[in-house]
Amino acid sequence: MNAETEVNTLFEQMDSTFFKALAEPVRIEILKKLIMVREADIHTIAKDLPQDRSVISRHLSILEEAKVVSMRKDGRHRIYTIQGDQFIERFEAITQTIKRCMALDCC
Amino acid sequence: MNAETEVNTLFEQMDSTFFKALAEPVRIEILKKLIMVREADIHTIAKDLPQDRSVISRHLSILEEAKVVSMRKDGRHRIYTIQGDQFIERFEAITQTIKRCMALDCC
DNA sequence: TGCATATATGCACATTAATGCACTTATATG
DNA sequence: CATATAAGTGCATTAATGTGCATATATGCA
Repeated sequence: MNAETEVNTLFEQMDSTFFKALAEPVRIEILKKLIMVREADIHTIAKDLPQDRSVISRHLSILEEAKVVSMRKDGRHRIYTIQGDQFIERFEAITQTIKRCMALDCC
Repeated sequence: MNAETEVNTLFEQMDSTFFKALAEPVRIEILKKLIMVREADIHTIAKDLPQDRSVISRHLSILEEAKVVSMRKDGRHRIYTIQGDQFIERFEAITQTIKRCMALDCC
């Protein structure tokens, strides 16, 4: 793989959707909570946060869009879970690609 | 280390300054460029980007603030470099903490 | 000193994003 | 069916951020 291709791979992995999802304090709070309780519905997640439930609902959609969390329906509840493995894999993949890019002799 | 402490560690590592710096398409473009050329002054970085030089200058300040790049003065130039090692270490540290958090038995 | 180059900064403007409220939709249960 | 609960949606407001231009500052060089 040449330097250009390698860097483009990194670029795809580092699309801002993923980082944008993680760049919001409230969304980090939500993640923190989900890491501790494994899974929860919106009502539960929003309970200890100052924001309105609708706001939390939208934040969760953004996190889902970014594939950081996943959701399953359970009756009238939406149960959210951290996409632990994928989340970790994503970080590892980015780390590996940066490493390769930094090791390239492209100039 | 208990679950709460562990999660708080993750929370500190995942402070939004770092992710915010990476959550901007133009800043990712700048990083991509810096990864390829190792180091460059603002003029060079801005040359192929549509934004005004002043805009690029500000983006670089944000990246520097987030410790993603570092800067040294060379005459009237400001030479920016990717903080490669620190950048990688940061990703690795976050990966490790997420792993530990996911492995916790906290509920 | 005078002038060119490199970058920073103040400012106004446009865009994007977060927020809360009211309301709707969906589902469960009496 | 009526009612309660869970969550999504439209909308207006506000805050944050990106942007470019004009201008200021800093440095190098003739």
